[in-house]
Amino acid sequence: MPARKTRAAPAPAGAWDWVFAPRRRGEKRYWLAKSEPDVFAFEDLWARPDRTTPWDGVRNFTARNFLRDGMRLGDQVLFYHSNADPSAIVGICEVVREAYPDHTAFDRNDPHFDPGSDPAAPKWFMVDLRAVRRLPRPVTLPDLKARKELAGMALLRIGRLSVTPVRPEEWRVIMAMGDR
DNA sequence: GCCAACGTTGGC
DNA sequence: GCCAACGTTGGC
Repeated sequence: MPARKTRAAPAPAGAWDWVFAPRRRGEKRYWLAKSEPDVFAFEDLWARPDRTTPWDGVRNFTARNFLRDGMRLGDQVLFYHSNADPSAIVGICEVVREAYPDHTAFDRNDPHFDPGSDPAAPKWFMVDLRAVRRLPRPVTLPDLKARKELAGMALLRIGRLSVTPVRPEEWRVIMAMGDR
């Protein structure tokens, strides 16, 4: 019998419904946003005026839906360095402006130009994120993988997405790891 | 509508 | 640098 590679079962349909469920009054939700530090590091965000940046260039429908339909003002966002040594959650941001059209999609000279996005019917969106604080101890990808409480984390399940949801329980575990 | 080819992401 | 995991594209 040939060795068969085991693979985590794909997330069932509706697995991320909770992300879009109605909120209790004042409920805050949690997210993770990825960036390659060579391109845009947490330190770069920290150096921006008001420590704020538009989170542009998201060109994946699932990530867009999380960003456009899920993220709300005041939500907390883990800032993750991907393709880094080590890849790690290094800081915390918050959503300071909810989704609005990503104008870089309209710009022929922008690397994220998408002729399929029309200003009259924008296809891609962005939010504004403001850096809140650096994590005292970055939480690396191996750290995350080592915690069984985090096995269901979207980052580990659908890791390519630039924006993923984080459950409150996952947020608490990660804060206990890095925010001290 | 199917599916092969191709491109991207990002861990390793 | 390699490759797994997908998403997208386009021929049919």
